[in-house]
Amino acid sequence: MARTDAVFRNSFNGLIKICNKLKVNDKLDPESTLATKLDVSRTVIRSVLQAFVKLNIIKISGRTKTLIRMPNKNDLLTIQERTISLGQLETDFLNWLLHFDVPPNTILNVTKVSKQFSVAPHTLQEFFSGLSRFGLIERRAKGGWILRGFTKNFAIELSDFRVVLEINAIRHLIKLPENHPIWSQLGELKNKHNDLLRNIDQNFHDFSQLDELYHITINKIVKNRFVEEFQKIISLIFHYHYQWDKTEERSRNEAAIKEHIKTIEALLNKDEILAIDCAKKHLNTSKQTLLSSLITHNLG
Amino acid sequence: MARTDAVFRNSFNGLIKICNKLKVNDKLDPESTLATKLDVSRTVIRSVLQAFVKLNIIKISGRTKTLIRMPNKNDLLTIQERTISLGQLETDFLNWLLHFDVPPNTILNVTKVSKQFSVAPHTLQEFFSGLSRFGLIERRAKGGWILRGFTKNFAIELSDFRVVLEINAIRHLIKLPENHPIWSQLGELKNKHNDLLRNIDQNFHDFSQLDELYHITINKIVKNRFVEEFQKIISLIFHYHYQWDKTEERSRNEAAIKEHIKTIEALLNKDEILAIDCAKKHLNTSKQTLLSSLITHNLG
DNA sequence: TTGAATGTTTTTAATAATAAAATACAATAA
DNA sequence: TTATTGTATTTTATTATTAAAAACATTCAA
Repeated sequence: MARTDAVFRNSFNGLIKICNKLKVNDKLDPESTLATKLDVSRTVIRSVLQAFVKLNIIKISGRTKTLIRMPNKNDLLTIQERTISLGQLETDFLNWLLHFDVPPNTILNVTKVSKQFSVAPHTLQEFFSGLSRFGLIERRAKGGWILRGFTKNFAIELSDFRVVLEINAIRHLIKLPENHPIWSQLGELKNKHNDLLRNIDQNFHDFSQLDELYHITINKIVKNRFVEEFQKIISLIFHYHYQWDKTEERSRNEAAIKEHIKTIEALLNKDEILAIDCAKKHLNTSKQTLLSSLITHNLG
Repeated sequence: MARTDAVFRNSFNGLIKICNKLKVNDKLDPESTLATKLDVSRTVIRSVLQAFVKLNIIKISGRTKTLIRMPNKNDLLTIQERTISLGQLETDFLNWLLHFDVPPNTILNVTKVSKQFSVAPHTLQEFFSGLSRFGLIERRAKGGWILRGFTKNFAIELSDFRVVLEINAIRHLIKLPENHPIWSQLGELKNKHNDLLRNIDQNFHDFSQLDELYHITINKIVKNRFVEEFQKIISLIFHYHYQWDKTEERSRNEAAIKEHIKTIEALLNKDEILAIDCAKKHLNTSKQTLLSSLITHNLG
């Protein structure tokens, strides 16, 4: 079999659902209507209808399709759920890279990796091609792919780029009018930081999540597809490392919270110079954490 | 045939070249050495050697491979040159999009487009997947790809992003030490601008090239893989449009040259505020030109 | 004996072939 | 006419296949 008949099976079960809303002797909609309803081509609908005729669920004469018996559970076709979304693949793959300390210059075997993540080889190829735009992996001359990141240079360049994007976001943010929702959001964010700071001894683990929220709040101000694409990757990598590097976690997080609060206060006071200064300081701390965690894991 | 035997054919001709450096009765290098020399696997070398035996070019006995006749031109295998590089594909494809005013939301037919650019369908798929990271094209739910850009929003977001990157480059540039080559390069660049300005009536067409040089000179200061990836796309699109939009070209170019000169002078004086101001003004002009040329071509 | 070289087998990736689905076009009946 | 169905064509997703790479085993010469 060349293509899977997943679309057929889904449509088959979909038509059963539609029939279940009817009574025996009711007439079915025309092919094109059914096709639109199930968001597939008429070709598929026609195959499904033929299958229904064979199962004596419907009777076709001319242009009238009559339901002659209610379909039941036994009529349903089984569907193997093994297609994960491209977004999920991205998360899973990056998590795998980071979690298992896959070293740089590892040759990635498309066949094996595609099995591991239960996707078709060509889906993975497509995905790899996308990632290669970020310099994380590269095509090899003799075929296949090679993992380039996370090297020290990758981390440095990623951090630097992050600074560029986030400082830009801050410049935009500070110019927003008084009635923009961002200001109340920042107030709330500040409260959350203070709350965590009060219970830092018990809850210092929660900082990872708060850090992500902090950066998202600031960066979402810039509505730009290019920026957003990068933020996805940046956020994933930094967020993962925060969870990962456990050395001096408590004191590290406490310091970071204070940096956040300073930045938020500067933003609320619309002090651009100070806000940028504070943000840069925090981003630099973050960069050092990322670098040191790479060294701890013998990467880079 | 599943895979092409292009590697075999290239290695075959490669080995002929190697043999031509020998004399009759000379011995050939071991398989593994030949494999390294031609940068292919031993498997290929072995097939080529077998082919050479059949053609009575060499004689193999045990581990000695003796040249028994000089190979000639007739022995060479023909190689069909129709593989273009991935970089070339990128340039060709974007040029096609821009040159033929391919409208947004066009459904791209992988089979047809791959023939048009004479690449394998899966190569194109891979390439499309990469481009989709920039939001230029998208995967369709029912299969295939759809062209999203160049819409007005795409152009606006691209321009805005360009500003972020270039202003960042300027901030870095201005901090460079006196002995850095950039300062003499900027001096030269300024002279080129003045030269063109003196002969603007005759040579205003040459500005397109000068504009590209100007932006490259500034942006190359930032050594960052993410920035560089974007600059490739940005440069292609803006540069193309400059060549394209012929309305008021002379006066438009003259104004742009003056903006360039002002920026360069500010940079040479290390006046950061002024340089950023001038650069922003120029980038905004550039953005407006891009937008108006989109409207002229009924895109967006 | 040892290690470089060759022989053999297994694995992997690129492409052609193929079946499913989408689309386009033609015919028909209400 | 126009909505609907029938038929043909195009296109995509996946499988099967072949070339090439890589791994492993063996042999031979120093």
